[in-house]
Amino acid sequence: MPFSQDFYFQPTLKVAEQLLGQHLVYESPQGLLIGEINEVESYIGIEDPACHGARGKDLRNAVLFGPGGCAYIYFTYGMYYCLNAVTGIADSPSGILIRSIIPIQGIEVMIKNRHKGKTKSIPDKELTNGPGKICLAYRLTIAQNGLPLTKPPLYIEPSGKKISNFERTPRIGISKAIEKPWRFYYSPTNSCQ
DNA sequence: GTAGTGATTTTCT
DNA sequence: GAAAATCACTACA
Repeated sequence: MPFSQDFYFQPTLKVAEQLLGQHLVYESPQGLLIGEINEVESYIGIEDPACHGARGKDLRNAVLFGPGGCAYIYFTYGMYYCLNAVTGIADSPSGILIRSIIPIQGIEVMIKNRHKGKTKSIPDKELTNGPGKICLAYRLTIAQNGLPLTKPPLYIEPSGKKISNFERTPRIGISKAIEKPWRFYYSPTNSCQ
């Protein structure tokens, strides 16, 4: 069972914290894709200068101004898409950027999608460890913008895991409000970073 | 291993 | 015209 829409009506930071360890599921035409979310960033309303919604509603961020529970996918840097989970009620432009996941199912498909146009092979660990990479691996584009995250084909569901040992750090890749510790991250298993 | 930079296009000023 | 919630490749230590 995916999370219901009520889940996304909680305060954004609370949702972000609870998304850690859950499963991002996409029933793609290529097969079932599942990944465990291990890194997110919160973007909260018009008071957050780094949030796309801070400068008012426009064509690009319209979904962010909708009610929680939808996927906000936007195009950036001319080449990449990023996936967000919209939170809060309508007209409150808050959302959570899914920065990194751990591939669980459909890894073959992800590898195939990620290797398009590339010559070098990509280590499993780097398949989906960045917002642009997730969308490449899942083949998410502007075409999926605005899809509900509460039912197939694209949804987030509980994994049964509870993450307690996570870190809070400043957000990455932005130039405003860089002091806000609204990035949540945990180390998947053993190793590094 | 770390640091620097080009790719590429949409949207806003 | 400039900047953007990025990525991957190259150069150099």
